[in-house]
Amino acid sequence: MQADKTGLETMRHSAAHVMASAVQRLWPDALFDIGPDTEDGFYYDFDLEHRLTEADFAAIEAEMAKIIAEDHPFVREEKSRAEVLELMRGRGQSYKLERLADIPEGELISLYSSGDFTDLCRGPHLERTGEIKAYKLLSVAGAYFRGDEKNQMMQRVYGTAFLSQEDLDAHLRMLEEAKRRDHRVLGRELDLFSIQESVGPGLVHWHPKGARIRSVIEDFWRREHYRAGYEMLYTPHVGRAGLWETSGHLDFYSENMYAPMDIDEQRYYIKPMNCPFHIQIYKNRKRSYRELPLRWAELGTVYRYERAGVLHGLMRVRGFTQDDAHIYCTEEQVEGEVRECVRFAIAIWRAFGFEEITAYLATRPEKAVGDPAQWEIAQRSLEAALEAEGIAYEMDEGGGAFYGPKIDFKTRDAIGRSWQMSTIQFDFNEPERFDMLYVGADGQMHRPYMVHRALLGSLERFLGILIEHYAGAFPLWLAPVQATLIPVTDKQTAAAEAMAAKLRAHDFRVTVDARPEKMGAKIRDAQLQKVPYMLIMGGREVENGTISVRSRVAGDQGVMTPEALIELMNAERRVELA
RNA sequence: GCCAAAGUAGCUCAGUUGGCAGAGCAUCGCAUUCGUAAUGCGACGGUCAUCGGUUCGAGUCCGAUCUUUGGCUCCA
Repeated sequence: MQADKTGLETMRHSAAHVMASAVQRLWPDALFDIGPDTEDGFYYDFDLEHRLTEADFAAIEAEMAKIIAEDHPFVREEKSRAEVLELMRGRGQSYKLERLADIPEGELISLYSSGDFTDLCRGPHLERTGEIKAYKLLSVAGAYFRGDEKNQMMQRVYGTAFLSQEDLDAHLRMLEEAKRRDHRVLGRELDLFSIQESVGPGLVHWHPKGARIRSVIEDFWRREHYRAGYEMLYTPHVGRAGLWETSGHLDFYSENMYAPMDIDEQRYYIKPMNCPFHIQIYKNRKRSYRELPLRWAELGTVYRYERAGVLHGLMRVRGFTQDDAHIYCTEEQVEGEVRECVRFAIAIWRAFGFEEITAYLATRPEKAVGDPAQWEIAQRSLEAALEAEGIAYEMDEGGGAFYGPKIDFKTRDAIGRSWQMSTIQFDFNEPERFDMLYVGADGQMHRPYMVHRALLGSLERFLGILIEHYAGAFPLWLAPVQATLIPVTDKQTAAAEAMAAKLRAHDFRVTVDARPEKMGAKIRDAQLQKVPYMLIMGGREVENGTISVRSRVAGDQGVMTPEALIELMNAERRVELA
């Protein structure tokens, strides 16, 4: 707990104490661990005989209401280690004793009491429990003591609290909104993708409409990569064990790899990463400094074993397609290449409607491979790129991988949630392991710099984020069906089909709803499918050669000529990098 | 993997102390030819996740497994 907490953080932390206090009253055998505030609420970890479920929340909240109404003061006491030890030992609070042992000798040890509940805690707290205004318990889940799976599993209760009921209501509405946007639900309703039990967990099937969106994204991605000076690669999905021994994956990554398969008495592994293959292409012949930088990109599908409990829709899967690229360059080129990567990443994000971007720069950890001087050059180039592009960033000192420093980018979606996607990572490990070289201007052999980067992360996860960001209502350029032709009666069906053909000739994705339904029903279905344009053709339109245009967001737009409609939609679907 | 909860028609869900598996929507058929968010009638649709056990009898009780959900851990 920091001393410079905001009022909201302090209040949430106090609310955690009040919740613990309520649990103590309801289940006197409860053992307490810690109860901090979090980004949007608080939690408290308990160990108690009773299995907590959401059905217990009403009772806990009622007890909290009592404690708040009793308006106990939060009393801070500074005690000696021996006194606290005795108190917690007397109460059998074994977790508190372990936490006490964490506090360095000589540091102040403080207790906070409110009513009959006393907790080892640095504070600060509110003056009185009565100051807690608006709170709600949200979920219960298991959590390891100290986050270590070798330890005892605690029962964690999550809750949230706000300074006013209005703020709490707004937050609860946001949670509802997030639920409404859930990509797993929208994915089914809009018929975009599925994950089949018969095939296996974490393995994604793209249905025609989801595949359409993905292919639009891929086409855009390729176009922009070619424009930015990249070349495309395609590489195999499996490779011999020796490759993965050389790369180091079998040493450092094997717990994430699918089990090997034996083919013609040779052992093969399905790829968890694309880089070793790209390196093989690099090494296929001798390279000169004249051909650097090489910018090689691949939409490479990889498979990684993820523990069963972590899978989640499209966000966390076992088979996914990285928008991977590797840049091989000279030392002189490093800074410019990194800066281009940063610029490119941000431009791509903006094209998909993400504006707010923050970066995290992770530097050399204790244990690392590679020349410290090269780390220095790499880190400086990353920092310079962020400065030059004016991106807000935080330093994560020592947070880099053992093989190189990196920048991770996070962006916020339409309802303020933060997602990590792009990453730019130096690699001082693989060029060494694979003995990558190029001939310099001096005629000597040199080791190239290698940068891994992904902009969208994985297409599966990115689609999941996009679905939630747009709540399934994709902008025209991404919408799998851009317009539905709606004949008012079946007398107009032929004309609607002809109009659909005309629009398809202009590369628009259109369908005709020729069902014997009333127009209102067809409009309703198109709205629910979040189709951007509904193009209604009745007797009047067919006679006048016009179309009645209804927009998904703005409703009836009146009639226009086909040419005017094409012009309108052409302007709307255009997407260019800034 | 661990803690907890869940799994009934394509979807959302009902199913009483163990006693004939249901509804709405979707789908299909017939009728309706309709002007900016749901036309009417009818039909089809189930190994109640899977396997085993208890019982005269299991959707319901018990066990194991699979999958999902909320977290922990990890991460694109």
